[in-house]
Amino acid sequence: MTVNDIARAAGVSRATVSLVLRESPLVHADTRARVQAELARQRYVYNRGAANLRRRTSSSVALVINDLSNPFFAEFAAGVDQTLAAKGYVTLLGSAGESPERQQAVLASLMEHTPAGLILSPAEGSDGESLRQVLGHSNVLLFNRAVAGTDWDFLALDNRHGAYLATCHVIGLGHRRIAFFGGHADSSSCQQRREGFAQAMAEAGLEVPEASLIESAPNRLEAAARTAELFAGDAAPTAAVCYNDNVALGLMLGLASRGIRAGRDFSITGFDDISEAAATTPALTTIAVNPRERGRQAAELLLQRIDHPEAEPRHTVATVELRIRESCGAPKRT
Amino acid sequence: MTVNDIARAAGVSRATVSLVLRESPLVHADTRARVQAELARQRYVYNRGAANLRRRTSSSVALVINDLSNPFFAEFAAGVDQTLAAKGYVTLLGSAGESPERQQAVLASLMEHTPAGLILSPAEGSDGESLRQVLGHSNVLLFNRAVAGTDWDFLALDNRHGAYLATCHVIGLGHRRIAFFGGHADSSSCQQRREGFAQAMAEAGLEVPEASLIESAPNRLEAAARTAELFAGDAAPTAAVCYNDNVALGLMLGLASRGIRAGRDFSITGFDDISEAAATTPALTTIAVNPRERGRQAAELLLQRIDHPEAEPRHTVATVELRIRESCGAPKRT
DNA sequence: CTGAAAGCGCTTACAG
DNA sequence: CTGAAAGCGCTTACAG
Repeated sequence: MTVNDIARAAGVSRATVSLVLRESPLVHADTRARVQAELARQRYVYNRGAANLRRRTSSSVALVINDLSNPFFAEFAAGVDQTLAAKGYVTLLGSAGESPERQQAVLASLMEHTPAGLILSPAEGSDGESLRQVLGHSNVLLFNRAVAGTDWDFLALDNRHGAYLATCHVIGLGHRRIAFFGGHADSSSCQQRREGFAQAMAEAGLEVPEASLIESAPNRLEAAARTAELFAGDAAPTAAVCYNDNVALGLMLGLASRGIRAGRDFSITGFDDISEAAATTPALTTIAVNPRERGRQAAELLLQRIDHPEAEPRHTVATVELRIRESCGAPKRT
Repeated sequence: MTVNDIARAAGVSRATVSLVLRESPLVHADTRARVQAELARQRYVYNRGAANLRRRTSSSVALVINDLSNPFFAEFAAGVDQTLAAKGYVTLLGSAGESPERQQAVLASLMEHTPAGLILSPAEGSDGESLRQVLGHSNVLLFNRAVAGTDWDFLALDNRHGAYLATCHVIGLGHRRIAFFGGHADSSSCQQRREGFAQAMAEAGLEVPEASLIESAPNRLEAAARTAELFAGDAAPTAAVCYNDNVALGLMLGLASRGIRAGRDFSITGFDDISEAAATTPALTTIAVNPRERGRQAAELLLQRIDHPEAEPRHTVATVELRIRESCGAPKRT
């Protein structure tokens, strides 16, 4: 089961077996055939860990996702794994459950397996200094969320442009009083989406009163609970650009329970294009980010980084696109 | 950066550093403190691969999923990873994309990383002999699909009972002509679900005409396309127990395009309780299998196997439960 | 309680 | 073209 056994059975040295394994042209065709026959006969399985130790290489890449049960990140992970596998890397999976503390522990554990690089979708509230300490000089690609005080490669979604597109669409339908609904105002992705929103509103000469910016944790339940805030003032909005699809779906529930029909009485857009977006009634107009393709892209970027550890850090912005569905209609004439 | 560096700096031998790392009580408290200080100062990171090589142990478990972008399996993977991480194992991820050939390649690659065990959700059409060849004497747990000619541990969903529960519910509402819709008749999970369906029908004294068993690939598109087959005969069914949620969702689309209202004109049940099931209109009555909990369970079972490699193979059946929603109503009086 | 030595399974100069 | 030797970073009997 080791090169030794094969060498002995084939009547050659370990070195020769190793050369055959690594497909070196140095070994005679006859010898190679004999060794390969023996390899097959004994069902030899290569110990890549031992080889990596000796060669001081690595054939693994760590992938740390804040929440794997989120379909968006699951698709992303599938894309990452697909590209890595095609290049001969194995994916070391880590899940941080949106907790910076757990994330530190997971990263520390993964680092002990000497990954060639690491793709990290950071938990909200990640601390740059802590991350740098645990990751040292590893090849790192950040996805989705920037972390202050770090200068690793970064693959960002075009949050600003996505929200801009959604907002322009809503304005184009004739809405004038539009809210930005959901997200934590101190998260970078929320800030960027609000910027895109503000830009579109400004370009259309529309005001953004303070009350039309409503925060909510990015989940359905809290979004539904905050629906009332939309209608607290006297000039209630007729549409909302939502932080993401989950928030939009929660808002739909909140509207329904007040007898307001999404897509008819009130227009909604989301962000992400999760699979439910197409399945709800009305289907959700949203910004598609193609998480699987983003996963492939992230893996490609990291592989480039692994090949060129000294290159300048790169900031890549992934394109997003508007997906128009029924949740977003023209305002009612009153 | 290695035990050598720490030993030199702390004025002890490598052996002593190793003992400190492994928390041996043999080393004097003062020495230990000195070594630990040095460990922290140099930000030493343990090379678990080297340790595993020397100790002939493994700290990884491979997880091979036929399709990670399926939310059901993504949840499952999250559960597996959570439990494995808590026990100090790292998850090696593999995705087979429902292709037995790719699955073989992925498994062969993962085996080179000497996992302590392997959790496999086999692709449809997996061959037992091929799997045995590539997996050798590894500790293996199969999930969801049995593979003929293997005797590894197996965690099954209670397909039969789930379909039985769904069918009894539909019968209880007053339906008499009920179809079983979707799935490949030669897959074991479809066979088992059909058995549960047949049992419930038999217990209620209802017939199952050949035409009421309709096959379809387990995806939305093909299910929608096969809707017509339900209504081909003269005594069309008033309800369908579907192979899974995706099929049920596809059927809903097919019905809608014919002007038939799910939950009012026609009753539907699914299987899996994917997140869309609660979001569609009407919401889908289905069988919940709690994939995250199943993932934890799978990891526990594999860890037991790793601790007792010689124990008898175990076949575990996970409970499922009926989740009643609006897609399943009483038949219309005619 | 601490250190010198051997070895896990592999690879890679270096001789021949 | 092939083999003997050294070494990757760790651990573990075995002496002392």
